[in-house]
Amino acid sequence: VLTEGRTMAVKTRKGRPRRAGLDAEVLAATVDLVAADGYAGTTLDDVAGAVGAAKTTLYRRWPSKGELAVDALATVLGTPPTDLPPGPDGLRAAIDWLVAGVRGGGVQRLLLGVVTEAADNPKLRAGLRTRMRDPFTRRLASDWDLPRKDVDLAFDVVVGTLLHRLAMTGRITTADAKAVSEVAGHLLFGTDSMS
Amino acid sequence: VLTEGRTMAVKTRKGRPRRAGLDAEVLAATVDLVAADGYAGTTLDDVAGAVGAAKTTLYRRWPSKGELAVDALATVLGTPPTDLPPGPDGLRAAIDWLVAGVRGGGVQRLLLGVVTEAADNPKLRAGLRTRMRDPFTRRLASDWDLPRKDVDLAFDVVVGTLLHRLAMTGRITTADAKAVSEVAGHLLFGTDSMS
Amino acid sequence: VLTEGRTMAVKTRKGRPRRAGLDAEVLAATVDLVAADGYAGTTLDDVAGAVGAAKTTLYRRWPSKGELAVDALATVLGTPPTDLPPGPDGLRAAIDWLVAGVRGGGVQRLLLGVVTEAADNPKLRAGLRTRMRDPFTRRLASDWDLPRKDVDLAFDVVVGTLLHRLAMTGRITTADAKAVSEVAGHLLFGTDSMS
Amino acid sequence: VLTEGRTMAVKTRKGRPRRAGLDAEVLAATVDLVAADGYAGTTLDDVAGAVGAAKTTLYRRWPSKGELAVDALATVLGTPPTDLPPGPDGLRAAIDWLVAGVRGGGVQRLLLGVVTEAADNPKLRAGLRTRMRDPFTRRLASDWDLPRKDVDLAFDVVVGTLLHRLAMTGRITTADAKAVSEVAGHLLFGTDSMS
DNA sequence: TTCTAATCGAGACGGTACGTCGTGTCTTCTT
DNA sequence: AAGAAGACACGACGTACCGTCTCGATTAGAA
Repeated sequence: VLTEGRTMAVKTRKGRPRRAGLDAEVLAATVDLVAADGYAGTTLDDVAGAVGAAKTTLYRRWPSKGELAVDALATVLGTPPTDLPPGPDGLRAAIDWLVAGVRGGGVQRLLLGVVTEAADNPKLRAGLRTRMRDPFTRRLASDWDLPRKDVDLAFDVVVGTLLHRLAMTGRITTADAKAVSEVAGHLLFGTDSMS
Repeated sequence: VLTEGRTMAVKTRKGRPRRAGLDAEVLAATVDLVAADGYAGTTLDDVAGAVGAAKTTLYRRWPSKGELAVDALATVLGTPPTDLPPGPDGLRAAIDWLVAGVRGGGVQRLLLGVVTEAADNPKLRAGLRTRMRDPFTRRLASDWDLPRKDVDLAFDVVVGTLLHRLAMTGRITTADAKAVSEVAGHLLFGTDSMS
Repeated sequence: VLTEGRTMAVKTRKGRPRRAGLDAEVLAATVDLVAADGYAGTTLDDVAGAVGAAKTTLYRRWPSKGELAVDALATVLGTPPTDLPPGPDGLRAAIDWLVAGVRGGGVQRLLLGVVTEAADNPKLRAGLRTRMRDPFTRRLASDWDLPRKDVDLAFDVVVGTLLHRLAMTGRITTADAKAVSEVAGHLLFGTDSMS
Repeated sequence: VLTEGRTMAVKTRKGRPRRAGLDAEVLAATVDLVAADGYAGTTLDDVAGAVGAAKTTLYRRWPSKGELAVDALATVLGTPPTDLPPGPDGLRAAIDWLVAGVRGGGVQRLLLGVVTEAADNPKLRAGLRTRMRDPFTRRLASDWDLPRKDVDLAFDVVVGTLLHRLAMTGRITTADAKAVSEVAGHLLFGTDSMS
């Protein structure tokens, strides 16, 4: 399930074209509704209703609620920024982008729901890796010449810790964000380069 | 919801006594079934059937699936070891106990399920803190004179990161465990005391 | 699926007893709703709503819409009258009871729907025979000493012809009823005994 | 909806001409597929696929599944034979033609499906009368000087009874056919002219 | 030759019903 | 009082079919 493949599809396809922009509308609605009602509390009928589509239309594009959620997640966390300055500042900014992404706009509950389903579903796991973590890891590994293994770990530490804190306290505070950011910094800079 | 409080209830009550040891059986069955079928894939009917009890009996003892799961979790992760040696070795051992606990015997999927529900359920959040994290934090904070805040963070890093890795790859490897253990060590020892 | 078996069930059953009288309510609602909206136009949700039950409750008692419909039909056509006078007059009355039953109170559309499903469903066929035609045939065959084969034919002629006329003209007139009744009479009396 | 009117449409029209012979192919495929899978079990997508056409093409030619089915039915039952001998033998042959038509080549399930829809759909009812029953009735009424009302009744008895027997037993046997044929004979010959 | 228009294959779409599953509540009899 | 048993209300899931729609591509007669 590749968003690019879907939205950028060669224009010369047979049959009635898919409703333009519907994918993006659905993904946005998914993020919003899950932010408001939680992952389990969000129905595909709700999503369909929110965008004026039929449930069957959603099922034609995504094989399950989980796959849709992964896609929705990728719209928020799948594209790390490209305009990062070189050196330590850029690296810090990259980490903070991830931290802010997890905290921001109701991504938390969506992420939590997807992560839980992924544990039981290999396809979702692959989706999460490919669409969410890999882009981040690739960017950092290449731009700062870091071992991918280390960046993967930093990613999992950041996302995992923040989610767990959410589950423990109900919210992710600025202090939480700062602390996690520092832990990730240590991992990527080495033990001596953080203030 | 305290297991002790429940099972040790005033002995001299009217009526039929509660089936002895049922609590423990149920909690064990919960851990086993969730390990096998996942959290969502485990029904309360399944659990009831596994211990030869009726679903209503479970609901008399636990108000919801989530609370039962928290209780089951506490049987595995709620009691940090008491025979830890003083000094850094004991601290490392404490961390490794937690890491091993999360990895071991199918706790992973149970933990993931509970964590997800907890995000939307204050009562479960409180249960997780009280029954799982607080015992760990209290022990470490008092025995090694550490700020509770730091131990909480270490706890969340360990558990959160391992769970997230589970969601990413489907399993938690020995290498994962070692890496996470080291990160937690850094947090509690300071940047200079880990090899 | 035996109504008797269900409603007259031995009182000493375990568990919460089934809602008393619900079967009858459901069957009556089914007859009424199908009369109003047609067989295809009647949803099990509609039926459930009409009696204040949940759809799942209906599915616990009947395995499918078709089986429910057969049961509903049997409440109307499954019990030929017992107080028929002996001799030709009683036989005529029996036929007219059947004719009136098919015509009456919206049974037509229900019957038509069931008959159609039965053609593709052996279980429904058996149900129709056992619950609807057999009681009629048994009664007439024994009371008037007729070959069952002949009564079966008369039954099929009456019901089939009336339904087909319904499909042709949209309604079953009194004249239709009279004509069909006479045809059936011929079959059972022999060619010479009808005026 | 007249097949002739459609296929023989004014030859001199602009635009791309309709695919020649498609109507006949579709009707044949409809008969075959319904014979195999039943009326409800046959999708318009199935029919379209069977003849290598698009569903939209079918909907351009027939306004609904029911209308298509009526048309398909008319290809089988809409044209009583013209070479019938005069006198009772011809009449008997006409009846047997109808009986054989209903029994033959999977017409049964198609007929049953159409009849059911017709009960709720005036247009289909008119179609059935015009395209199926009227030709039969007209022929018999004129050739043997019978009241149309009587022939209509005979028609309904034959078709209705056979269909109902199908719904009761799953098949129409030779004995069924013979019995129904005799009943219809009685109706048209009078009570004394059948052996 | 170019224009115009009906038809075709293809497939997406809105809507609606189906039958299934799981949670948490309830009602009964039994211990 | 507690338990076993099972019915119950509720609500979401994912599937199937109908009939409609919107494309690009044909294929003719008309201009």
